[in-house]
Amino acid sequence: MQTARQIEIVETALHLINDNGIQGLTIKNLSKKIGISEPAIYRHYENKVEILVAVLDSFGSLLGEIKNDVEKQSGSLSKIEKMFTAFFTAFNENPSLVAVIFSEELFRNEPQLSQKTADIINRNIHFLGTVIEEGIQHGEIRNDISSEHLAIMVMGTLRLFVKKWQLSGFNFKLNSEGGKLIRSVISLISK
Amino acid sequence: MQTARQIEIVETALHLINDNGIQGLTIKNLSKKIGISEPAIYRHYENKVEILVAVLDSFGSLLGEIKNDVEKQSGSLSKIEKMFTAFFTAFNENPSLVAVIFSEELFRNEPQLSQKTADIINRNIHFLGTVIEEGIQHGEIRNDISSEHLAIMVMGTLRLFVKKWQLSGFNFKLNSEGGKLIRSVISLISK
Amino acid sequence: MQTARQIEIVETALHLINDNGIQGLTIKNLSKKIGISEPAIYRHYENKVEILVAVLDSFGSLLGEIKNDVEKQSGSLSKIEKMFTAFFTAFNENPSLVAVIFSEELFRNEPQLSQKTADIINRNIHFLGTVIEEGIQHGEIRNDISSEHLAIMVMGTLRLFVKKWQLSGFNFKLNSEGGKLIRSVISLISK
Amino acid sequence: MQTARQIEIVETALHLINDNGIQGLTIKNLSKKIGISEPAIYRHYENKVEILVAVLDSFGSLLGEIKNDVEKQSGSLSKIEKMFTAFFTAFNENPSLVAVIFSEELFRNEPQLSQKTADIINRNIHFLGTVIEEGIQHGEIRNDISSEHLAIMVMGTLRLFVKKWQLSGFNFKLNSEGGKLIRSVISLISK
DNA sequence: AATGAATGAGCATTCATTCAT
DNA sequence: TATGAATGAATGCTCATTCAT
Repeated sequence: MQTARQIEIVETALHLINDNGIQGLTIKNLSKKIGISEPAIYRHYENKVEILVAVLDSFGSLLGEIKNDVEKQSGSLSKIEKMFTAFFTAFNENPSLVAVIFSEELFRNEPQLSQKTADIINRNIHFLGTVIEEGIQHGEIRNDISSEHLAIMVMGTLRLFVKKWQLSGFNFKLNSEGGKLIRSVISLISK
Repeated sequence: MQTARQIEIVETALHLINDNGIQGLTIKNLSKKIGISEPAIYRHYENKVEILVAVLDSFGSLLGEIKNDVEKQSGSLSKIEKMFTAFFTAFNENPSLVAVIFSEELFRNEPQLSQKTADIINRNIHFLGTVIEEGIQHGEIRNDISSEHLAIMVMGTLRLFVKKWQLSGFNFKLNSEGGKLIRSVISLISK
Repeated sequence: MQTARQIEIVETALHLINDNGIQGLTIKNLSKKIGISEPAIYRHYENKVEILVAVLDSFGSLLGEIKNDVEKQSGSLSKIEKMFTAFFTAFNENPSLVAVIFSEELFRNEPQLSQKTADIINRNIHFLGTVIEEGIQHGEIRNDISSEHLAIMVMGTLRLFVKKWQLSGFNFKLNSEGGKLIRSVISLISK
Repeated sequence: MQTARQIEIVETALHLINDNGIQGLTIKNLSKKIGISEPAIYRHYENKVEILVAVLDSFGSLLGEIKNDVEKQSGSLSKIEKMFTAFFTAFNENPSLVAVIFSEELFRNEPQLSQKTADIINRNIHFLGTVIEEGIQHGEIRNDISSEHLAIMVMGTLRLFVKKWQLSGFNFKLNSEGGKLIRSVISLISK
C-alpha cells in the first residue's frame, strides 16, 4: 500500500522526468516541487532508486489494468484494438507516462531498474503474442506470419507512434490519429 | 573534417554510452579511457554537448550512406529489404550504435541535442514513407493502407526488434533472426 | 534512578559502539535496535550527549563496585590481583564495556564527555596509586620506585592487555591468559 | 612518493584530528584550513579513507625510523631507553601524533583502517618483545617473567603515560617527566 | 509513552569547465 | 598539443532534533 505522500512523490517524479528527462529528476527538484525539504523525501522512500522502482511499478499496475480490460473483449482483433485505445487514453490523460515506456535507456546504470524496464517490454510483447496466436487459431488473423513477428510489428508500431506524438510536443490528437492507425494495423494483420 | 583524435573521442563516447548509459559518459571517464587528461578533451571539442553533437552527426552520416545504398536498389521492396539489412549489419559491427537510435530520452534536457535526435527519427520515417509511396504507385505494395502508416509500422518494427536485441544483451544473431523478420514484413506489406 | 527503558537505551548504545565504533551510535540505529521510534528516545534522554553521559556513568558505577570489592581484600598485592580479576570478569561478561575504557578519543569533541572520560582514567590511576603506596608502607611492594610510576605501569599493563584482547576479536580467554599476566605483574612489583 | 600538497593534506588532517577528534576531520574543514576548495582535495587523494591511510602510513614510517635508531644501540636496556626517548621527542615535536597511537577506536568502522591500526600496535609490541628476549638471553633483563608479558608491561606503561600527557592538555614536560619514568621501568625489568 | 512527518545543517563526492604552464 | 591544479555548483544522503497528534 502506498501513502498519499508516496503517491505524490511518484507522480511528481513522473512529471519531472517528463519535463526535463531523467536528469531533471533530482531529490532537490522533487522536494521543491512538492514543497517539502529534501530529507523529508527519505521518510517516504529509502533512496532515489526506490522512487524510480515505484514509478515503474505504478506503470506496471496500469499495464495490468489494461490487460484486464483487454481480456474482457471477445475476439483477438477487438482485443488488439482495445489495447491500443486503452494505451492512447492513458497516455492522453497523463502524457508524462510516455517517458516511462521509453525509460530503458534512462535506467541503464541501475541493474534493478534496467531489469524492470526490460521485463515490462518483454511482458507486453509476450502478452500481445498470445492474443495474436489465439487470433490465428480462430482464423481471425492471417496465418502466414508467426505470432512472434506480428507481435513485434504491432507493438513496435504502437511504440513508434506514441514516440512521434511525444516528439511533436503532443501536438496532434493521439486518440483520433491513433484510431486511424489502429484500423490500418487491423487491416494489415487480419485474414 | 574531423581529426584522428576527434574521431577517437566520438567513438569512445559511443562505447561509454553503450556500456553504462548516458550517465557513463563523463569527461573523466572519456579522458581516462582514451588515456589523456581531462583538459585535453577540450582541445578537440569545445564542450560536452559538442561531443554529443558529433556522435549524432556521425550516426547521421551513417544513415546517409545507408540511404545511398538503398537508393541504388530497384523496387521498393528491395529497397526496404536493403534498408533493414544495412541497419542490421551496421549495428552488428558496432552494437554501441544501438544506443544512439534510442537516444532521444537521453538528450531531452539539451535542446540542441533533442532537436537533432527528433530530426533523425523523422527523417528516417519520411524517407521510408517516400520509398513505400513509390512502391504503392508501382503496384508493389498494398494500396489499402497509407504510406505514412506503413512507414510507421515498418520503422517501428525495425526499432523494437533492435531494442529487443539490445535488451537480450545482444545474445541472438541479429542478421539471421532479422532476415526472417524482413521476410515477414515484406509479406505483410506487399500486394 | 534509571527506568527500565533508560537502562535498555544505555545497554543498546554500548552494543552499538562496540559493534561499529562511535559512528555506529546514531539515534536511528539505536531506536531501530530497540524497536521504538526515533522521537521515543527523546522521552527518555534529553539528547544524545545525555545518553553517552549515562553510558559513562554506568561504567563509573561498575568501577565503584570493583573498588568496593577491592577494598575488602587485605594486603596490597591481593587488592591488585582482585582489581585485575574483577576487571577481567566484567569485560568477559560484557565485552562491549571495553570500548568505554578507550572512549577518550571518541568523546573528544564534547567537553562534558571528554572531562568525564579523563576523570575515570585519573581516578583509576589514583586509586591504584593509593593501594600501591599502602603496599610500599607495609613492605609488601618494592620501595625503589614511586607509587605513581608503579600505578602507571600496572594500569598501563592492564589497559594494553585488554586492548590486545579486543583487537584479537576477543579470541583468547581473558580470564586465564589474564591470570598469568597478573602473576607476572605481582612478581615484578612485590618486594 | 608524496607531493608537497599531499604532505600538507596529511599534516593538516593530523592537526584537525588532534584539535577536535576524528569528527573534526571533514573534507570541508580540511580544504578550508589549507585554503583550497573541497574538490581540490580529491585531485590529491581519491577519498577520505585514502587520506587516513596516508596519515597512518606516515606514522608507520616514523615508527620505522625509530626502530632503526633503536637497533643501533647496544644492549637491550639502552634500546628500550632509546625507544622511549625517541617516542617522547617525536610526540613533543608534534603532539598531534598522539592521536594516532590511540586511533584504533576512531577507525573502527573502516576495515582498511582498523586493520592498519591493529598492525601498528602489534608490530610495536612484537618488536619490543624481541628486544626484551635478547636482553633476557644476555642476562641484562630478569628472566623470571616472559618477554611477552614484559613487552606488554613496558609498552602499556609508555602508552598510558603519553595518554596522561594528552589528557592533561600537554601541560607537563614529556621529556623530563618521561625520563624519570624510563629509569623506573628499567629498574623494574633489569636483572 | 509513543509516533509520523518534517527539517536545517552537514557530509563525501562528482561534474563540466578553466587557467597557468 | 597537452597537463596539473583548481573550482562553483550540484548530487544523494545522514544526522540530531522538533512538533503536532
